[in-house]
Amino acid sequence: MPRIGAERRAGRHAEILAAAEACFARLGFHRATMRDVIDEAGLSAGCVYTHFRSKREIVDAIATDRHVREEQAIAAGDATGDPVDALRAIAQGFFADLSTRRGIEGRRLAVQTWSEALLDPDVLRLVRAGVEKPVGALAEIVRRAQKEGRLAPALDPEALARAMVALFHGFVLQKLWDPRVPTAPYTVVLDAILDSLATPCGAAPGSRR
Amino acid sequence: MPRIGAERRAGRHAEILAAAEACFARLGFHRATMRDVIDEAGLSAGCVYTHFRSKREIVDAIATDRHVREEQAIAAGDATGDPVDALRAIAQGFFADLSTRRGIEGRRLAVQTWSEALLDPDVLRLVRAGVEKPVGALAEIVRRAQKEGRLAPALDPEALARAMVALFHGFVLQKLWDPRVPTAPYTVVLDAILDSLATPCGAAPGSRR
Amino acid sequence: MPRIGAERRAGRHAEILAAAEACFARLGFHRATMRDVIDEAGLSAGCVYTHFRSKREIVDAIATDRHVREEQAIAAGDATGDPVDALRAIAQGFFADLSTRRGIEGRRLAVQTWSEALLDPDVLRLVRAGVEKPVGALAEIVRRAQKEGRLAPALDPEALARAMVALFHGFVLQKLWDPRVPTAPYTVVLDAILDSLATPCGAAPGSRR
Amino acid sequence: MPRIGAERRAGRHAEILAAAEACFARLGFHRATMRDVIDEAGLSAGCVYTHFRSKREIVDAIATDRHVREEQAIAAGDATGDPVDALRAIAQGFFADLSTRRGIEGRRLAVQTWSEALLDPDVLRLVRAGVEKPVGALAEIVRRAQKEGRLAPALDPEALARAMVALFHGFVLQKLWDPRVPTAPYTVVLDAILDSLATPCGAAPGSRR
DNA sequence: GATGAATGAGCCTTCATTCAT
DNA sequence: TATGAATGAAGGCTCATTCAT
Repeated sequence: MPRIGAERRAGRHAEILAAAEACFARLGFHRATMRDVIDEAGLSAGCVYTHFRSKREIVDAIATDRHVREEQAIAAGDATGDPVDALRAIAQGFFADLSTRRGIEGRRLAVQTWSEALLDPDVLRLVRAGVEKPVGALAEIVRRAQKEGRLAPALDPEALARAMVALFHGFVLQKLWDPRVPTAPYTVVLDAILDSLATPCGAAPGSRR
Repeated sequence: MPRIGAERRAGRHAEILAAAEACFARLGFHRATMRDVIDEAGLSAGCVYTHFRSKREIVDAIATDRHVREEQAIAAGDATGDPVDALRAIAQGFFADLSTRRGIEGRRLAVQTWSEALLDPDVLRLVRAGVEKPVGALAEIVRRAQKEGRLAPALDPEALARAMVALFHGFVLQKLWDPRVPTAPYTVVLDAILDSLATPCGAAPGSRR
Repeated sequence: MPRIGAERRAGRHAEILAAAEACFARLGFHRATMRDVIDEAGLSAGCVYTHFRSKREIVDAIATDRHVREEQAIAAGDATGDPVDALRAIAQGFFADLSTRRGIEGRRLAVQTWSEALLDPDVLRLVRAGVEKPVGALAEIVRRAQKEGRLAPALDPEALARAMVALFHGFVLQKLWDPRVPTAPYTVVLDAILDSLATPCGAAPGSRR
Repeated sequence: MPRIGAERRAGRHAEILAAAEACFARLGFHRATMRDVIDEAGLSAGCVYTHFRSKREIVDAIATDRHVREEQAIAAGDATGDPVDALRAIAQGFFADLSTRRGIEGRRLAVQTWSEALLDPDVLRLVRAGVEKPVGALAEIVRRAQKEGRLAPALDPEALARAMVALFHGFVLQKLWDPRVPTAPYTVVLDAILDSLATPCGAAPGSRR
């Protein structure tokens, strides 16, 4: 059996994907040519085409990849303690990540994907899945919070979850458009929102932490 | 004498822009070819190129256009009454617009612009301007609300403004990815946030309106 | 009868030709566009096309023009005195003209014509005519000089004439390629040649080798 | 390993250049389209463009080529014997070449270059270099001839050299405009000139005027 | 006649993809 | 499998020319 071959094959596969990711992030899906990807990977055209049937297939592979990672990011915060704290932790984790150079730069590709989703059904499917998963997870936490009486029961859990994701997405855009936008005050606002939403409004709103 | 000429010229200009907008929204800036635009406009290549020097120039013209409209949309809500009501009105106006087919479809192009901004400095400038303006306006209202004691003075006005804009942008994305996402519960959430933020937390939060 | 119309028509004709000449000299026949010519003439496209059926026709008209002027330049030197002096006068007149800024710059177009003649039978005909005429005139003078015993009878008059014209053409090229090439020493050389050719020099001039 | 590749590459390079040369000679730089060149080479567009970045680059390559060959043609005659004989040999070699069908036809392209030089600084540089070299070589021989007392010392060596080159160029034009122009009598004239210039002629050669 | 907006064939070039070695 | 030369279908853009006003 081509045991070593399989490994090497997987290695090449990942190499190409990494190269493509770099090119796509830098130049966009459309501006980046297969030549760019091939050169970045340090391979030959033919070699790349034995791993991926087309440029399209690479784009799809990357979009899939991305959505997997996104899920993990949210899942990571899915603690089992106090649900409001969990939400806060997720939000803070998110903003902390975006404050990193790596964190924000790594989203360039995601934004490409977002707009590509409007033009390409396959990418759309991937992006949708990448949104539904976190939304579902967050909604689940909200639901738990409501059951525990930590959040107003009148709020639609999914809507709140979607609002959080929208806020994240919107902030990714702003941060990418202008890296100088500060993260800190932003976190404060989000915290305040969670606070005021969580407080039955009798307890001191600032008593968190 | 050049009166009719100038009018006709402007008319063609607008026609071409409209055609291009349609094509770009449908196919994206990159997939849409000049042929597409030309055919959509029902003109000849040469004619189009007497109005715009290049495809690029058309893209820029559209991006500029879009940012002008965006400004107007926000400015429209800039009432002079109660600041918190003003914010609520702006938000509701926004979501109401997005609930329209025209409203949401009209943003496809905007999203293209958002990701293009990451790849093209010219577009970036336009998009930035299109964000700064509304952010500034909203921040101003927030500041007024704080002065009038309607909003917690600890919140960074600009951060809150940015959060609102981020929410808007994020929701545009979600709605475009899946038109079935309902608008109503979303509005409720936003309202709740504004409510809880506005209420010094002693008055009944639900007593608005 | 459209008497005034005819005059105006001729005026326009000349204007267009002048504009075209300027453009062609500056940009070459191929690089110069009808737009260039039209703008330079300060007219409209339609107007120019009522005077000339095509760009081609303008090129031809200019080439014809040019060959007429060339003939005149040589004819001017066609004195009736001493034939060798006549040749010398013609040569000196030629070089004197080329030393002028106007003289040399005015030949740019001619050079265009020279190479265009290799690609376009119509232009070729014109250029040929523009060469045969001066060659004939010069040969005639040489013949007269030989009859008067001023020039070696063994020389082919036409060949000598062609040599002179070749020298002229070649010098136009050199001067146009590099305006710094001095004219004076060049004239001296030509003079020396005519001198030595004219002097019977004791030995028979044809007795070489 | 890249041995064969390099050879093949060079071969293609030459093939394309040859095809382009043929097209340019036949149609001129401007009339000849890349399609013409591509078809003449029997290749595909893409292939040609892996060897040359643009049409322009091909033109430049050809112009460079040409000037190299021109240098060699002159250098070939640069014997070390009697300088006047050397000059005569060079001239005769030149005319002999022009009498060949290959010789004259091969200059069509050169003439294109001559007029293109007036419109394109890059080509101008090449053409200038292609003239300066032979002029320098010829002037050197003339200088030697003067030192050996074979040529009148009053003549400017460079001017004489330029005159010879001008004569060559001018003759190329005439021969190309009309292949029937005989070469022989022309050679006779040139010989006569060199003769009479070389002969001290009893009287001092500088005693004219 | 004059105008200049409009035409559309065609040019140069790119780039995803293939295939002989 | 890996290579990279070769392919060829477009794509963006130009420009000589026409024609309704």
